[in-house]
Amino acid sequence: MFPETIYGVTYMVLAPEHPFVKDITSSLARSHPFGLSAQSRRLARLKDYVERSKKKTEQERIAEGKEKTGVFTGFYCINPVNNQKVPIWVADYVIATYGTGAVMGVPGSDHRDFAFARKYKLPIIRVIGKAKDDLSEVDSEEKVLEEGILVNSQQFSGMPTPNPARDKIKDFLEERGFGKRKNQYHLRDWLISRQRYWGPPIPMIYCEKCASEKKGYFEVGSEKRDAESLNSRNQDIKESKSRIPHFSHQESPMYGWFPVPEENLPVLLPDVKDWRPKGTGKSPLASLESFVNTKCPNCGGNAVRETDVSDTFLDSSWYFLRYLATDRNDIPFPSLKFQLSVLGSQLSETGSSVVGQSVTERQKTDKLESENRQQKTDNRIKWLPVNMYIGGAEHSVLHLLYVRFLTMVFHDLGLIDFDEPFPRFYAHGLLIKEGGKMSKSKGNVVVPDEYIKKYGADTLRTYLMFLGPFSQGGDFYDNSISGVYRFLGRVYKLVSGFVEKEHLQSQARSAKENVEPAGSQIAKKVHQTIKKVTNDMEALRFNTAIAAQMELLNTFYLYQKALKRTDLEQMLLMLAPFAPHITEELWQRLRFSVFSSRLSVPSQSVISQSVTEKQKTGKQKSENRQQKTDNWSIHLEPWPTYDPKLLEEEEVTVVVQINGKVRDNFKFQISNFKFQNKVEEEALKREKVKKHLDGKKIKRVVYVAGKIINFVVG
RNA sequence: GCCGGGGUGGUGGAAUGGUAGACACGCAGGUUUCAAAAACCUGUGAGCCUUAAAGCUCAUGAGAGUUCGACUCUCUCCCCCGGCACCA
Repeated sequence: MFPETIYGVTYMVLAPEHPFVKDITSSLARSHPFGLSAQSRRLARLKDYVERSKKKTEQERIAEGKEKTGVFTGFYCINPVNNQKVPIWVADYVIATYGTGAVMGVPGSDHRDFAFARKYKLPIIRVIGKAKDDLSEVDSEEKVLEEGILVNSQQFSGMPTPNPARDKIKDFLEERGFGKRKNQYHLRDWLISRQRYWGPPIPMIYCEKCASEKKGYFEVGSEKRDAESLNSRNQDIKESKSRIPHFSHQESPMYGWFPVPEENLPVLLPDVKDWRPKGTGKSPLASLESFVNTKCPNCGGNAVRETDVSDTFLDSSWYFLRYLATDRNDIPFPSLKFQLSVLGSQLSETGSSVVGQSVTERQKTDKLESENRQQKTDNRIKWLPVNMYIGGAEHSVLHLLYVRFLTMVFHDLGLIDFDEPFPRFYAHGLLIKEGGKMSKSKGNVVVPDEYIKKYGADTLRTYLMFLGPFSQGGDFYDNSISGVYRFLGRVYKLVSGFVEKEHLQSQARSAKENVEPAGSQIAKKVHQTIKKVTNDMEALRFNTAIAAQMELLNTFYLYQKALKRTDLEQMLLMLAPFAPHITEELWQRLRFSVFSSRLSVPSQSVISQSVTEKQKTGKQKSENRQQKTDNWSIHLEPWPTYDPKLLEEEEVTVVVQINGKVRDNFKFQISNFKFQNKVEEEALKREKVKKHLDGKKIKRVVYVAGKIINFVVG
């Protein structure tokens, strides 16, 4: 319970595994070795309860759900704030490894505690009321209040909770030395070892001899390590040692254990013929003697390796850092601490990919490259933290908890300068098949290969984005995939047709005269679409981004004769993220037709233009500079931009409502839409409007400029 | 139990408080074809009325509220999906 409720404590609960419980049982056993006294019966009950709890797995305990069980120990403790005697219970709803494993029970202000107190007839005190004089009895679940005004709490009575009461009471407890503020992270003990083959071996060595001499990494050579105490990592290890929980009855579990010396890292996963688990409870590596047997880093005698590998959860908790340095084997990820060595080694490398350049050019390039690299290295760190994590909702608890944990550890070690890996988490929807979550065991999975075979990868990819809002997922048994297939087919046909027509130049020009009005229609639609698609992409609204592009294509077909090359290029650029292959092909063909139809090498103009544009938009990546003539990928082009001037309409459609019901609409010159009187005049001329207003008195007119005029009549 | 996301045509889904149903699928009719597939064109929320055109009414899970106007905002309720570690 929260500290502000401390005056409402009527019992304490210990987890069955709590060390005090053992102390209590042995103390009871000592004082009552024989006999059938009440005390010894209690002892028997307590022992029985603890034994049964320990046999249950954590899962079972949780699965048993809301029904709380517990036993009284016969012992009491004193609540320091009011010197009240408080009974101590043992109950398995308290988790030993979380926090202290001991919890105060405040049945007046906690629903679970209330249920427990009711069941075992423990007293219930109201400490949070609706108002400062609310001393009503807490005799039903609904009367339990977790927030409100403190009552029955001595000098704190009358304070609102949670704050300021919580802080005031914390201060009070600290001043009196009753307790200390402490962050309690919601991370349970996390077992990272797995008895499997696939995974990174845990680089630890166990020496029987050293163990028998009670020596381990923490015991030997610590003087030496202390001498190097400037090394902050060893400092950290020393600190962590002090954090290993020591219960009075426990020996250090670490005798005989040593980490593999740094120069022998990494311990690689050995090749084996049979990697399947043996069912022995041990890792498959355990049966590989050449792997297992090694020398003790401490005494040099025979020793064995740890054969468990680490959990994939551990690896997946920092892979996003690794992505930024996949070209490097000497560092795990770009980091503040690694940065110096990164720069040094990179500058000494030479750019060997450039051929056929003059010496000066080459030198220039080299200089440019190393500058770029230097910049690239810096930027790599700047790229972090990740802007947005897109994942399933199921990631939002476990995976992200672990990632955040590791990130905070790296931050504390000074490796990175941020402690939250993903400032923004976006939960995408779940793709449903036949009304339920896909699972291999249910057999209701979508096999992409079948769809790729039938429709192609572009179609499947685009369809997945089109079938519903990204944040909500959708059901896959919809057949509209054929609509996307048709759409891409129509894109292909249109661009191919255009390219072919361009070959017959005369034909391409002949259509020119009647094309002007259609041309402006097209331009308007193109720019409206760019605007919409850009916004939609930013907001991850892929389904409507595609719908807008379908509309654009429909417009293109409508005014087919007036189409220009740039119209098609803009369309392909927008479509490229969805259908990367088909757009790439069509892009190349559009560019190729420039060459063949104009019979010159020029592209130069085209390309240099696109380079300037890139620089203008600032989107060009320095590493792309080389891609002059040999790389025309659409995927290296900048995203299209729209011209706001081209978005403007000459006319607006004004909707006429009468009492909020749509009755008519008419076009109005955009130059006049600001003048309500003109719009009103025009509206009142309309036959339909007259009819509906006939004989009624206009009480009010609401005009939303350029959109709606609403007559309120009596 | 707690947390999160939803509920709109026959279907998937669109709609900064301003013409509900964009864009697709499906279906119906047509063009093309020896025929079919493919492609293309037209229509398509429900109901009423009409020869037709037009028109009217009802519709966004249910019910209230705010507003000139509500799929959208507020409240109450129902249902569906997903997640969950009794975290004190």
